[in-house]
Amino acid sequence: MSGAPEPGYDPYAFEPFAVTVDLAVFTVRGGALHVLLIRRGQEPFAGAWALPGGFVLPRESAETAARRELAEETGLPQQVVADLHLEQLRTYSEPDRDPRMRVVSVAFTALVPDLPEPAAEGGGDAAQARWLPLGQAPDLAFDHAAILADARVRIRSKLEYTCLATAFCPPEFTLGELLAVYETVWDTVLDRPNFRRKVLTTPGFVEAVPGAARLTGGRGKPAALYRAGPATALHPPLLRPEGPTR
Amino acid sequence: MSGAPEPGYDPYAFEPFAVTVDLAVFTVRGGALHVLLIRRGQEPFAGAWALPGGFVLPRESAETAARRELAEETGLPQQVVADLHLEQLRTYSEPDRDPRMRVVSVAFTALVPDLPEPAAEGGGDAAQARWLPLGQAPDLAFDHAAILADARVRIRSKLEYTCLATAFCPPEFTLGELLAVYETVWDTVLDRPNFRRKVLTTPGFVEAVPGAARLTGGRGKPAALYRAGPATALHPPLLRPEGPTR
DNA sequence: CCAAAAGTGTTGACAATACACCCATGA
DNA sequence: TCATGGGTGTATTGTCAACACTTTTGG
Repeated sequence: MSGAPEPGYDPYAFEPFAVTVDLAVFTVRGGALHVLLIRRGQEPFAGAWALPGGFVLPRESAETAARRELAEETGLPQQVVADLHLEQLRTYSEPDRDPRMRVVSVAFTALVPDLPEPAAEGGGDAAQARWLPLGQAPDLAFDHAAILADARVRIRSKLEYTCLATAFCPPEFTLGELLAVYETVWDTVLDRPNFRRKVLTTPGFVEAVPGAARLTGGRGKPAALYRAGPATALHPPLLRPEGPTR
Repeated sequence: MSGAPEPGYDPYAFEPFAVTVDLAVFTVRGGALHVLLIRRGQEPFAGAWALPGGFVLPRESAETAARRELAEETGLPQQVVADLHLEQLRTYSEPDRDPRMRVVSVAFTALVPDLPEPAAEGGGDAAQARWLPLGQAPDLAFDHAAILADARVRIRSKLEYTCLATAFCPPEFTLGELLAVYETVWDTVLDRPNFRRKVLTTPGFVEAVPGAARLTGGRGKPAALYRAGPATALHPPLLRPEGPTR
């Protein structure tokens, strides 16, 4: 931004750029990683699935726009959207990525717990918003398939060296649920006792909830409940096995 | 980008956004981390130091624009700019970050070896480009101080789990030079024998150069020469000590 | 009683540290 | 011959993976 082409640079001299945001919002559901997609109602790519997102308004930052669009386009509860931890993935700026005009898009990722019956069919703008498993994701509009692939790579590696996995869990969760998050996202199997030790000995990763224990699916010993701790980084990291996936 | 406000969205309906790039280019010089800055020749912030960068042209991607601006504004050799490994840091989009108009900026980081007598005073556009040590960096224009701080955090952690440190070194380098990169960027002291083992036993981090050995500063045993290997990730990571800095 | 899931204990392989020591060179 | 930086060896320490085993629930 430092060197304007001309001293009296005219904002309208060039073909204008539009700036948009796109969101890759993930959740873990039934042993599979899901992403929140919407069905496009208009051209281009009418009828195709796409990542939620939209134009940044003149007085918004990209992050503000991301929250607004997420609330408008998907049926996610206001509280969820407001508290959401949004992380910039990267910005996509290839000249022809949108057939209409020059569009530069700032992509974000976010992780949410498995919501009771989420997003889908929210009122208003939410023409159609659905959680779809990554395995059977349809073709996506624009370059959204590439964005989604980048986002997936990012969150897989983020689980290694941050405490972000708790974002996939409800406010109170068992270590079994947390383990399932890792196994689902990494598509691997971890040793339960070792995982448990690693999580509990990392200061600030999780903290025990004073209240009583809870039963999981019914069977088995009731598990203790934990909350996400104050830590954000994971030092040393929790490395994923590099062997065969699952 | 999915949900245009109106079906027949008019590209000129809104106040246009300008899209720029900013570059945080680092090098290691004389035991200190340096960043490449330019002196602004025009308002706003005329006379202030700033990160190199500028407007993205209508048919450019952000990365293409970054290379072009870097070549134009600094005296960096064409070959260096062409081969440079550019990495997106993040995009800065606060509404008032530029007093002139709405400017969204895509920030990049890059690492280069200590060039003989670098950038400074290159011909043409390069009004004034200089390497300045991070310790005594002046106030920067716009929000560039924040961008620079973010970039510094990023490269410090990147050294832990990638092989990027070799980008600070010339094509052929000694392990002592590589060690100095880590010690400088992390502002810490590492155990030389252990560092050596770690680097050499990580497959693809560095590879020996068949030719003979070279003397370093004059004194001491001549060191063997190495090249950067094909690996990009560092598994397991090379963790920086968390103790007191240096 | 059995299956299933939570949770504890123990062991061995391996990796990282700390540090002693030798080598080759310039002055 | 001494200071300096390159390079090797080794003991200790700590961490992690593997796996046997106990505990507590539902059916």
